[in-house]
Amino acid sequence: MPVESANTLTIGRLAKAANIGVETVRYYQELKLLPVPPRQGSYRQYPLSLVGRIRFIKRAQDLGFTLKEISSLLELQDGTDRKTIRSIASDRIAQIESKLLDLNRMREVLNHLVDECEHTKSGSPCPIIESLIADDFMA
Amino acid sequence: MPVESANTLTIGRLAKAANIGVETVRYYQELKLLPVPPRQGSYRQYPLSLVGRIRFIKRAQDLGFTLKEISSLLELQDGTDRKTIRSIASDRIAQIESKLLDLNRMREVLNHLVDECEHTKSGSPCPIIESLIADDFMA
DNA sequence: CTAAACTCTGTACCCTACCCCAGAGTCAAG
DNA sequence: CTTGACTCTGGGGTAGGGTACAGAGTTTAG
Repeated sequence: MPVESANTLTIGRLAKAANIGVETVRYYQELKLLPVPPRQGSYRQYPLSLVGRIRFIKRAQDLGFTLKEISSLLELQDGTDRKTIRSIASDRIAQIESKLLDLNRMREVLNHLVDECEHTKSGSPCPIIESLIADDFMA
Repeated sequence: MPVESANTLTIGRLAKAANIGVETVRYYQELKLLPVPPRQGSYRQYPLSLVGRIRFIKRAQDLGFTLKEISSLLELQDGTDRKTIRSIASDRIAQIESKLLDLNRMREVLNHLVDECEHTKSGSPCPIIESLIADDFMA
């Protein structure tokens, strides 16, 4: 008689609590981002702590990490080898910094173009379009 | 007798000139990013101007526009509707800025964690891992 | 007790931005 | 005039991140 205990959830409730679909939970299990918990009766019982784990995954995703990258962070859960853990974390930091540079560059270029577009005559072609056509743009 | 005229190219030469694959040219045609020029004989003849158009696409991609967004930009190529063009560019800037904020936050969190990991006892669990497990991490 | 709502497994499909292949026809250099 | 490089159409596959559905079994609320 598999009853949902105080600190476990069925897959549907877990999904709802974490604001994702049931299928997504299963997909994450395939990718080993989430454990496949044991059954209590015929249905599996998911520990409440997985809600937090899913939120982490979602936040990391929002920040541009791929599921594969997230998986490498999650794999360190045994947590003993601090040096390795730090080195992976440092890699992520470096990655983030490089992305920050890219995005800043993009933003500057676009800001400049919008600005120019606003301050030049409207009879002439828009500088945003012009710059995309020009051969030497962002060379 | 389909001969390549002074200002047209075969698809292969166009692709080469624009530094993309023949298949990519065809893909862009499907997406209406490039026209399907008429045949002269049995092969299609691509105007030289398409080289510039492809470069436009590639540069816009570098700025993080999707092909769909680029297609909407190309529709504005006459460049007269500056307001629409600016609004597309501004949307992109806003997108970029929100991503910049997120990434900065993530970087700070990770930096902090690496720092803590270095300065706490190595018998205890690594704070980086701890934080991944915690429900309130990066809340 | 029954019917709705859920779970299980497995497969199949969506999008994006491509890449690769086959087979048939065509073109151009040597 | 042959042969190798190209073009055409049409199909398939890739990775990444999912969503949808089918059919069978299970649970739970009324």
